[in-house]
Amino acid sequence: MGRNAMSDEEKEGRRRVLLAAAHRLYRERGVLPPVADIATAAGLAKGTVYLYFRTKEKIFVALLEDALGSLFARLLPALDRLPRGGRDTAKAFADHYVRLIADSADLLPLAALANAVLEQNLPVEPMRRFKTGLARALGQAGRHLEQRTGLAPGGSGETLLLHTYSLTLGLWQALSYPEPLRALLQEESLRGLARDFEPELHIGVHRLWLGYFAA
Amino acid sequence: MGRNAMSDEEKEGRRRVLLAAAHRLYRERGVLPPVADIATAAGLAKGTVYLYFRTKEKIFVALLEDALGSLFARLLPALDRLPRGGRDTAKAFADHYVRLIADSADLLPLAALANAVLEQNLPVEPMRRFKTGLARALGQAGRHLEQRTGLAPGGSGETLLLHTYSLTLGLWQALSYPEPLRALLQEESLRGLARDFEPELHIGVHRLWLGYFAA
Amino acid sequence: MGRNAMSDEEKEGRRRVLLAAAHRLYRERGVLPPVADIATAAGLAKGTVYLYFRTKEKIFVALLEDALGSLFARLLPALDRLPRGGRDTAKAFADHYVRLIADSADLLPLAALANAVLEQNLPVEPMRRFKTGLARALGQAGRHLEQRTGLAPGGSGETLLLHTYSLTLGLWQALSYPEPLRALLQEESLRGLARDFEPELHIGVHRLWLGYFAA
Amino acid sequence: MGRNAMSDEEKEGRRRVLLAAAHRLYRERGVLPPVADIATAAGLAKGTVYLYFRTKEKIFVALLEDALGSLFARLLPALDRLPRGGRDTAKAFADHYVRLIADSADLLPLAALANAVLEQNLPVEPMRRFKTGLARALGQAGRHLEQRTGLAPGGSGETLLLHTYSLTLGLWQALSYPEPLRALLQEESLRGLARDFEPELHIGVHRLWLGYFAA
DNA sequence: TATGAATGAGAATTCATTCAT
DNA sequence: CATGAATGAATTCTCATTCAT
Repeated sequence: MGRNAMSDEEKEGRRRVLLAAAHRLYRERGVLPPVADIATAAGLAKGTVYLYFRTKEKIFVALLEDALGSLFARLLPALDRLPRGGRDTAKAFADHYVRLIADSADLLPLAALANAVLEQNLPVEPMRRFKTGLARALGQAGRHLEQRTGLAPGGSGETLLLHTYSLTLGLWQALSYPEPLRALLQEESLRGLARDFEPELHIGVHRLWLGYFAA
Repeated sequence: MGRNAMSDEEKEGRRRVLLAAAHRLYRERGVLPPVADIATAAGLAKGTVYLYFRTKEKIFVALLEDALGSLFARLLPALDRLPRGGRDTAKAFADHYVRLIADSADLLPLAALANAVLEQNLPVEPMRRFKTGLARALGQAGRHLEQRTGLAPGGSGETLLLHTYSLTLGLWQALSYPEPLRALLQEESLRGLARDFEPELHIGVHRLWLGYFAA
Repeated sequence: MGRNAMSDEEKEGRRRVLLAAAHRLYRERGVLPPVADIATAAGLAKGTVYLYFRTKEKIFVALLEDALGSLFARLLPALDRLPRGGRDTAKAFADHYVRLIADSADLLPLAALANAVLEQNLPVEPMRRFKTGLARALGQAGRHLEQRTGLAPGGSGETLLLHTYSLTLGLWQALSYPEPLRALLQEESLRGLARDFEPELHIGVHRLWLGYFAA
Repeated sequence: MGRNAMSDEEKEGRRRVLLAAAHRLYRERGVLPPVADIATAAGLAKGTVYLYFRTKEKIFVALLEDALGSLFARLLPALDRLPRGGRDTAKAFADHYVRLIADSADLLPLAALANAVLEQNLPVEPMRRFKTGLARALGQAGRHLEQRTGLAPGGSGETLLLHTYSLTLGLWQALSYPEPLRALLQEESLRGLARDFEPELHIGVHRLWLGYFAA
């Protein structure tokens, strides 16, 4: 670990190390970990974290940005490979999308936390960057979707994707249970809520898309 | 009833006073208020709160329970008045549902907080009660829906309602912005995300139901 | 240590215990001690301090207030016993005043810190109270002085006392040395600054008053 | 002079650049700025600052030294132009001195900070240098004063100047208010303390000198 | 000499919860 | 039942200083 000037790549590397540490701890604990813990987990000192992220919230936004970014990166090619016709499209998308989401394990818990975390101590600037990126990605993906499937009018591709994402997020929240609650799901009286997220997501997204292509 | 023992009604009254205070403070501040503030707002002492709710999380669960309960109470009659045919059903439900949601202003922020709050310090028992109640209400409403509209097979009414709720929750989270972020929504680059919740919800729910009835 | 309601006197007692602890630590270390240390020294927990002083600065202001208050309390009777004639007055006051100051050991270090401490994190409200009290005490003392000695015109008593206090404070700062510097004062080259505060104060105040009564 | 070694002038130049930066930032913010900021403002790296000042306190002492040095540099000629007679001397000096002080804007805030700053982390060696210089300047100025005005006995010139400086410093502290407190000065109850520093200083110094020359 | 990345001690404050009266 | 004083764990962020290059 040199003490002198770092190239941009090295800096970016450190950033990623910190993000990875935060990410791991978050996964393990289900709560945004204290900065001190992130530092330790990354093999660095507390103060060092603040050389890379000026506030704790920025770490969170960066995490979210990463997760959403990689979802979109994989979504675009998927959209471009969709069949044209209505019913097939819905089915094909649902199939692919559920796999995509299953692979982006951390996106949803993170996104679900966003409101709660950011209500408390909002980092406006990074948040703008994040939302801008999201808006652009959504618009772009919407256009891909429209071109490929002929969905009309203009803008409905974006809308459909926003609703798809919303359904995903909401479903995840409704069906995700903290560990100590899982056991309860066996009980007869809770059957109605003991559903697996992925099949459920498949059904919902499928139906939602059917609705859009039927309309 | 003697002077010493408190009747159940009195107890329940106190409970409701506390809940109302918590509710109001939450609405005003957008954050779960400290227990001390709830006590003061209810005209009680801090310690007294703990005679009615053993932890702060229980207050939160009770709040959520109330909000969801009243949503369901109004949902049932609405379902019973739905038209039979497919396309009409979707439209009629969406119309009514959006109004219902608009009237249940606090449900969504509260529900959106649930994951974050409960991950931290979970009160298993009250949570079980809550989830059980929810499961029952959902099942009941699902059956009403199926009977009224002929939606089949059995269980799909419940599923549809769950997905409808999920879409609502997700959409709310995607489109709700903490005050300081609102200003940014004017910017051109954020247009795609500057949508009004209610019309958007109407479109989404309408399409989702169309999908279910078309399937 | 009871856990239930405390009378106002008991509360005031606790406040004084905390103040005394802060006072002692400050004297020992020459620096405003951390809140944690004050708490420990007072036999209380950290959080308890905040039940009595909402911020650390308020502790400081309270300390200062006490010190100045007790100075004025003793100043007033002294002024009332002053001889009428000019030259005598100056001498008599200087004699008495120096003794007074010598007895108010903590006032000066505290007052000397005020600017530095308060520039950083100002508690406006308690500061207003403090300054208001000071202004009143000064005015009252000024009037006593004028009545007793015939000093004119109106207001010059207050002015003289303000200047006296200023000279005291400035002199203390010029002549007070942190421990590790004391040794150096023996050196020949520092003779000019190796003066004892009290005699020096006597000379200065005496001359200042002479100037006022001569004018 | 080769490319490697830095000449003394170059070194001294760097030192002055750093001091000027610290000075400016201090004036702008009213607080001793962090070393990192001083470095940036001087166009240097943080580490570099430590090649010129071993601790932050040394920067502070150097600043103070400068300010006092330039005050004395202008005081000496002023003393040499003083009239001989008693009453006139006091008046003439007060006139001149107040202007001098008004022009040395930074001396007083800096000096007022000295006790607080130096109590914490004292740099003995530079402090000795500073105090020695001050003692010499004071002695020299005192002799000038005595020679010019005939003030006796020997040493009283030095004393008078020390007291004059003390009065100045104390008065400044008593009458200087951090920005957020300024507003309060309008209030009736604070009138007694809402005095302008310069006229007040003039009165005080005038009287003090009268006292010395009358004695 | 100069750099600037890394360090980590340090401090203030909040707040859920307990429990003696 | 009700009170409210006391607790102390928990957490963020700052900044002087060091030192490998």
